[in-house]
Amino acid sequence: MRPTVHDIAAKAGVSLATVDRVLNNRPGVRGVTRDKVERAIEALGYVRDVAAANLAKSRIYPLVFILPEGDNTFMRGLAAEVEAAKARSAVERTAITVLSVPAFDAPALAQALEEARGLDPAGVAVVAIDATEVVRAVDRLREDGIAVVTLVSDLPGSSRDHFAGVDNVAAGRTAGTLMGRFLGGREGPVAVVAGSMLVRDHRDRLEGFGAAMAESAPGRRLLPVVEGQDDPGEVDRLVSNLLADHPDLAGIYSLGAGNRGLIAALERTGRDKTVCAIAHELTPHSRTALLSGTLDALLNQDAGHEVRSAIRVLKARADGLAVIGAQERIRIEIFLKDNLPVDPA
Amino acid sequence: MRPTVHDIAAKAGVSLATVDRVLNNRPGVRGVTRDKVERAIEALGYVRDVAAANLAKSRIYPLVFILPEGDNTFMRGLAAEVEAAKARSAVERTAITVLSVPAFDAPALAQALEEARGLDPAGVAVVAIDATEVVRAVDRLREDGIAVVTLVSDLPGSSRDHFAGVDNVAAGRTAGTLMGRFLGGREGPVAVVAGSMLVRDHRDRLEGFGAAMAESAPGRRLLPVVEGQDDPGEVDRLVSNLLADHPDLAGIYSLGAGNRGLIAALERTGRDKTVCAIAHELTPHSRTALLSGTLDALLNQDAGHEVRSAIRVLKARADGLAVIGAQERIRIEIFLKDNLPVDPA
DNA sequence: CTGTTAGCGCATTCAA
DNA sequence: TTGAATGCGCTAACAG
Repeated sequence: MRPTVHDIAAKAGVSLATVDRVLNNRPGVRGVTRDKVERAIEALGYVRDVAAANLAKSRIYPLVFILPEGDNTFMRGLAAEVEAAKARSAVERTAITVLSVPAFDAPALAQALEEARGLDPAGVAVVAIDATEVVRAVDRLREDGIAVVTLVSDLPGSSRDHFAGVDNVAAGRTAGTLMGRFLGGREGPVAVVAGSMLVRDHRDRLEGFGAAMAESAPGRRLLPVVEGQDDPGEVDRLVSNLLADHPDLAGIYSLGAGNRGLIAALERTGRDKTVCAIAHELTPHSRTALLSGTLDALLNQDAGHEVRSAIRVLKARADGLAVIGAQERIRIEIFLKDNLPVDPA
Repeated sequence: MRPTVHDIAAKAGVSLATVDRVLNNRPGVRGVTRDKVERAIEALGYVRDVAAANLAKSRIYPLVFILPEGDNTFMRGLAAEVEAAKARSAVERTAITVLSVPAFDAPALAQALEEARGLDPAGVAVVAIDATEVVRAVDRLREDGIAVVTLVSDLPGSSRDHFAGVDNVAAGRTAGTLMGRFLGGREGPVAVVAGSMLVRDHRDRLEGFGAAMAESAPGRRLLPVVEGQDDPGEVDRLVSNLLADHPDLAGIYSLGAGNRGLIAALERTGRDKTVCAIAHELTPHSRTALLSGTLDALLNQDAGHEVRSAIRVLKARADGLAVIGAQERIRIEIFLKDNLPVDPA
């Protein structure tokens, strides 16, 4: 059996309460006593039973998630994952509040962060927009001792505790290398469709894509990036224009959301088999398009993993505990038609 | 607060012990009483606090892992993950025993399964070999009420509870599609190096690869598969011969382990940049080779995830609980030089 | 068949 | 500054 607080108390010749004080370094223990206890802890190789501790504390963690509104499937999937986490609240001892804000609207986001602060939660997870007012709002939360994790899109200039998302420069590079190799010697320019250059993840992906294309396909012409606001209708319109303007278009990299529009435009114009299309996020639509060949590859971040990771990190930070970095690293997944997970995700 | 056993007892007008009997459907409760309690459970929406239950039970799960010996890095990594799980034993309430057996040796494996049975564990995780004597040994464990999970390589004909590994037909298909697209119009045959056709995972990968190549690159010549026993030295020898015999070799798919040999042969002969090489499993060697360009793509299964999943399933099965399918699904990861995880894995 | 009671490992009053 | 006692939600002897 592993040692318990009783063993420590016995070995150190003190009471349970004193052991507890040392363990949770609470005040009111003499230096010598503390030393005695710490030696006993060391000698016995004690590790606290977190489950029992939580049981005794019956602690719950009030958490706030701030998510963008909008019509795109990825964000809806993310929201669904937060709902799923809410359903696990009893088990995970969390109490989750969700705040919705208009997409790509920095003032609204800053205001939502203030609202979250008013709720006095243990932690806040937020899909960030890269703006100074948002940075300030996040920093204020931190000053109040509230843990903050950015979700999907990061906010590097802020004092956020952690980023639960993928390395988007690397994601863009991956897309670039795939595009370069899939096109091979084929002629023609490549287009890039983004959601908005306001969010960090889109800027990072663009940067990575450009760099990798330059390496794996030097001389290939990249068209100026267009921004579709992650809105399917807008993306459809933009892609249709691109296809009309460039009859020799060889490839499209869609680095944001709203892929329903991309897919619709490609299929409507009959260019779905000739243009190499690489997009982000596995949704029912993109899955179908990958299977039919309209999309050639899909990069994905596991929204469920991101939400679960954000919760783990927030809880740990709220308790002042360290997190295991490796477990919280979100992978960039690559899907071809052959390695799609079987469940409709 | 969520309802507890006390609430149920009060509502149903019975004692704690009776509630517990119903909850864990133990015998010795009259039908009417049982009904009363069940109605109360239903009405209150009770969900058991697993942590508290485990604390009260102070149950531990004796588990046995049976792993193949051998010089390849993947299996050593798997063993390391099992060791890591062992280090978490106190927290996860497990007691893990590891049994090593010679690789690709069915009789030895069957014997190890018998040995495991003698240890009377709650569950056994085994890297399977597809042979009737192994099937029989697994079935015997199951008859004794011991949970069995196959790890990495499956045993479809047996009564194992679960397979903790990837869909290897899909993995092979993925490799085939990548190979076809990376080669494009380039001439020349493609070689396949396996470990042994005795294990299911290698047979499955070969099948998938052949099918996908036929689709994405019809007419491309596939050389007869060679078997390197997952041994770096043997693989080196075989690949060197292939390279010598086929000056026009366009690609190599290494579907087993022992990639150090593959990499060495390619680099020694200076064919590393001209031959498109796709292999399995991320190791320090394969990572370096991917970054240098000797390997063009890497398929991977997360050994850590597989081990953790096997343990979760084994524990759940030992308790007669259901598992959440989605969480236990092991993904086929694709790595290019651009999306490698940063930690040396 | 049912109920009482005493823990599991830890945190937290309240006294001393 | 320290200790004794009680309870978190659940299980398991042991009585009745």
